[in-house]
Amino acid sequence: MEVARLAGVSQSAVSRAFTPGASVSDATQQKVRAAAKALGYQPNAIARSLITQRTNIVGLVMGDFANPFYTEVLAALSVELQLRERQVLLFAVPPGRGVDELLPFVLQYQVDAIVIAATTLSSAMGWECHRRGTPVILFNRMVPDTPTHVVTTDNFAGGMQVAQMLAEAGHKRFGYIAGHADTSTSIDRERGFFSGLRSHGITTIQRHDGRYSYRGAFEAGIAMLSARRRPEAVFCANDMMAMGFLDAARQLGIAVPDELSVVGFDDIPQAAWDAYSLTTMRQPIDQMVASTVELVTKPADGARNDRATFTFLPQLVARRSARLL
Amino acid sequence: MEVARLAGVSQSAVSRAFTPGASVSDATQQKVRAAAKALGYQPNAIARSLITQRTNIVGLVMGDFANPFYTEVLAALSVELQLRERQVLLFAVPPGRGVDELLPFVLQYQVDAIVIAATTLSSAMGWECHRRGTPVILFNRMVPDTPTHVVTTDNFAGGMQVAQMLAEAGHKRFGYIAGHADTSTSIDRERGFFSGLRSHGITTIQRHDGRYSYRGAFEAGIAMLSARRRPEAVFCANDMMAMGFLDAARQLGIAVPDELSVVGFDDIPQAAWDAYSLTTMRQPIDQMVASTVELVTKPADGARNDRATFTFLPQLVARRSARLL
DNA sequence: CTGAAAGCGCTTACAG
DNA sequence: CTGAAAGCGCTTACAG
Repeated sequence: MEVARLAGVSQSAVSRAFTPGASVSDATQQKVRAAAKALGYQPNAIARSLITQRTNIVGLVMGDFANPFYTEVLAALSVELQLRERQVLLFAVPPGRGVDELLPFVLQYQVDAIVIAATTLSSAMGWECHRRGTPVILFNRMVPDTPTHVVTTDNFAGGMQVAQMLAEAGHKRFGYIAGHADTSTSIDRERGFFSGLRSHGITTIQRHDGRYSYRGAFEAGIAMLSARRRPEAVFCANDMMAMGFLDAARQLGIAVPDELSVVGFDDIPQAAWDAYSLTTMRQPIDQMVASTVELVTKPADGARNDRATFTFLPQLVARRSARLL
Repeated sequence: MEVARLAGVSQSAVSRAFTPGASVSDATQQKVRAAAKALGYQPNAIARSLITQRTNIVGLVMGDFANPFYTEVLAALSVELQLRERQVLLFAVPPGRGVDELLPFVLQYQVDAIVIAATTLSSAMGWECHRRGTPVILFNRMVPDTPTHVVTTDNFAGGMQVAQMLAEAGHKRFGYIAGHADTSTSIDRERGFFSGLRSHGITTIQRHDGRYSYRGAFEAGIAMLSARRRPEAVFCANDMMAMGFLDAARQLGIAVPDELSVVGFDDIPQAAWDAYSLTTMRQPIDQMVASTVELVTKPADGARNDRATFTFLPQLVARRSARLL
């Protein structure tokens, strides 16, 4: 091409000059660099990937951009991947559509791996990716019987810990605000919470659906807290909902944490805001992202070890929204 | 390739079968589709783009993922672009690093266009993109003397409108919480605000830097509101900061809006939350995104009309944080 | 260390 | 409508 001619070398030479560790003499290296600079030349990553069979692109599928937890994951993942010379091809699941409709597009772009966060995929699609040799990493999701990697927080353990702390602090009446019924996060947190309470002899728990949204939880809160025997300790399946719930309590003039304890999950930045000062279970984003990056960047092993699972324990962040021991 | 052999046709035929509007007989079409399905074949978009010289990828560079306004833009832009069969290659500017270091990577991937949001680029880099024929769209940014498209809100007009409303409502002492000094958004909003106040004969305005963050504005709020003659109407350069400022007022026991009016900018979802009920200037995200999409998807015109500017007027969203007429 | 040649998986004139 | 051939911009054995 152009650069080769200007530098007076072969095309192979310029290729080698841009390949770290390739065998080129210093002289050639210099000539090529000079010519490249003069022409403003940069290797074409697309053409390169065609021959190397690696695009260095990872497909990232996201469903919920409204939850700061996931946008934080998105930011951290992008930065870490770039640091390792991987690019992120982003796919936003349109409202009302499924991930499965999107996957064919991401596969067309020959991504080296797919990370799915804030949404889930079907088992069939998981197998399709497996057949094509494209690793899939599920972030905070589980799809049974599907050959994917999983990076997740131990949601069950988190819910259980919340139950124990709240019960040990002497609360008597409990409530739970659920997220979407079809997400493993909400289901597992609920199971853990209920199970923890059960071990303290508590089996009656008020429960409302908050749809993983501020507004849904606000409405659930008004309903739950206006009832005759309202709960005095409530666990919300994520922070966004805990904030909606706290605002409902505020509107009803219920003092937090004196008359009501509220605990969330995630520890999004807003949880630390003064208006809420939310006690919550922190998901270790940095570690989760690091594991995801590791899974994405590790060379495809002949061993076909395609079901690695990384599970992290959430950590209590005690602020002022709950009365604990 | 595989599919061609199985279908018993030429490679050209399978290419045509996957090209809308190409001249193929129904019979061939059928055969190819069948073979493709049997083999799980999907055209390789990377190989295709090498020959067509269009990747259908747009590079999206984002700096600030902590501001919900920009993640909303990100989500909307991704969805709209996908609907038009464009993919988004996402670049997050690492903290402390500049956009310029990132651009070479995005150019290597031969993106059809670059959208820059929540951060800015140097004029030199703008010219480099121009030289390579890659259109650049600045979202809510301005870089003087650079050949880029611009999609922006009229920040000056917005600031001015806030000033007028606040002055007409009878407020006497004013404050401004600035964002980053090197962003055109903060500068223009400030200029508009000050200019609007000046036309009402007000020239003394208290001013603090909130660094476009909740915490920065919270601290600025404590300082500004603890002073002897504290302002009674404060304009914050964005909503995140207005929330920090409101929490500062709350902590100091200052009644809003009776003793203090606060106005933000953006209308992020959290502005509607009960704890804040923030009066703010709404940026018309949908229209801004639509214009961006138009710029990205319109065919490169021979006219080289490469400095289109779309400017939108922000719109008042009156809630309960400010006393207005 | 270096170059000529083949090939990655497509599309697109060009003939037929 | 259809196929053979060339070519997009690279990398990588293979000889030298």
